[in-house]
Amino acid sequence: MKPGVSSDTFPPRSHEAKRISVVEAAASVFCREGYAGANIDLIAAEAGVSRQTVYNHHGDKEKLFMAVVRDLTERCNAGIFATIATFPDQPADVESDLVAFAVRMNRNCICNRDGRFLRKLIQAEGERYPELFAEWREQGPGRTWSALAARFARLAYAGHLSIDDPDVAARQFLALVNAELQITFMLGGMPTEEEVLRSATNGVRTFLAAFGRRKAAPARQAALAHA
Amino acid sequence: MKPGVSSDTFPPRSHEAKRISVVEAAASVFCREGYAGANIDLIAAEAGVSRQTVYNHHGDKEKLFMAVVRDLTERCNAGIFATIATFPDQPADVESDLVAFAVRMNRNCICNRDGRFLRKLIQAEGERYPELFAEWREQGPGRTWSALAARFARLAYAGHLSIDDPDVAARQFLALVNAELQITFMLGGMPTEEEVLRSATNGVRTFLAAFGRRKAAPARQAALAHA
DNA sequence: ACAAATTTAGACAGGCTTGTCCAATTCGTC
DNA sequence: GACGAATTGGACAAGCCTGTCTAAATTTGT
Repeated sequence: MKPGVSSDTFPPRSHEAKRISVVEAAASVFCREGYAGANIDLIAAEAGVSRQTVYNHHGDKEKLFMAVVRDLTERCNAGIFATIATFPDQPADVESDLVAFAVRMNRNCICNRDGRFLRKLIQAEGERYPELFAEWREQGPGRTWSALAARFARLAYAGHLSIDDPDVAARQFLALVNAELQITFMLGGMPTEEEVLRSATNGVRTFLAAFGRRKAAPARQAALAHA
Repeated sequence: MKPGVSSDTFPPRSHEAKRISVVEAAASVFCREGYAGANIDLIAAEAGVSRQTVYNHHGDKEKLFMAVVRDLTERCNAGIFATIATFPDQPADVESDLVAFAVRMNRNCICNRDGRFLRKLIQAEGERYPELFAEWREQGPGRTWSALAARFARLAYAGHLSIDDPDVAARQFLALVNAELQITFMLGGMPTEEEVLRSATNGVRTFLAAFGRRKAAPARQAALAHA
């Protein structure tokens, strides 16, 4: 704002780049070591900046932690909404389209770096910062579950599913397609592509056995309905 | 061993009592504060003993942590197996019996003190102690899931369910009956009795919609089969 | 009641961490 | 090329924590 009104935004350039670098390194270290075990020197080293720069940008450890959680929440939410936008509203084949959707959701939102980090921070430090995580809860699961439920309701209304309570169905869908990944998630690991696919396939099959419309010849019906 | 061979076991009496008291206080503090943030003085105070006593019993912080995890793992496993033993092998009414079983499982094993503590420690510190948590994984989920799958297989063999892969069904059963408690678990909270019941009811209904035998008049058939 | 073991409170050194300060240096912009 | 802002490295005090040690007090078993 002060230095000059020339190129792009007010801070020169690498100022913001370093800020991001610090937040990312901090996310990694906070997750690995926990809040108390996280060491500012280590964060600075991992970000490739000096310790003083960390303090210049974020004030103190607690403010840095808050910035990390806000950043992760924002990016994860964006990813989840972007993925929900790819929900199959007019499925050619309900099963394979839902499996593909579940795999996308896992890959882009739950198993990726941001998703794993945010989950771990919430689990580990959620009780210590009630307002911060209440905010996450409202803007995250609160809104994304509603959005997903709306998509399932539409699918049911179009006759592809038979659902009583779309909110319950949405939560159960997520629970089912992740059923076989629980342990891996618990230990902070990253499931293989094959594990994700298998869990999604098994989950969607059960989901459709419970909520799918009965159909005499599935493949033919689907083909006719769409072609 | 040395002092006398008289009353019960070698350490007098409150020796062992204090040991247990320390482990329990340690579990609580490790969960609240994380491994790095846990303070031996605080653990000692919460256990009602002096700091030196903690060191006398457990050597150092890391050994104490291991003792805590071993203790929790053991008690949780015992609870889970005891609860699996109450699985309804000859259900009067499949739905209500499975709901009751799911509620028991949640109340006695997953939502209770030990269950919440163990889960949080695994999530937070699992990556730091690979062998310790590999041991938990083998003796915990590895064996309990098999045991539960065997019970579902028996239920299917007896004609109450229609299941392809009992292992998958067991995992999905657990995922479904906990589907609505995920957020609460994530934040380390304790769901109310009513929340547990509702999640279990919704989960079992979906589970039976997917795996239940079709039945024309459910109530009558169940009554006939049993009475 | 006595003797042995355990527990306690407190002090203590050593190490690590946070957060601040400052002079020297680098970087981006004009 | 020169100016100003940002960055760096290092030193620094203050605080906290672990783990050890000691002498006194308490408990336990006989």
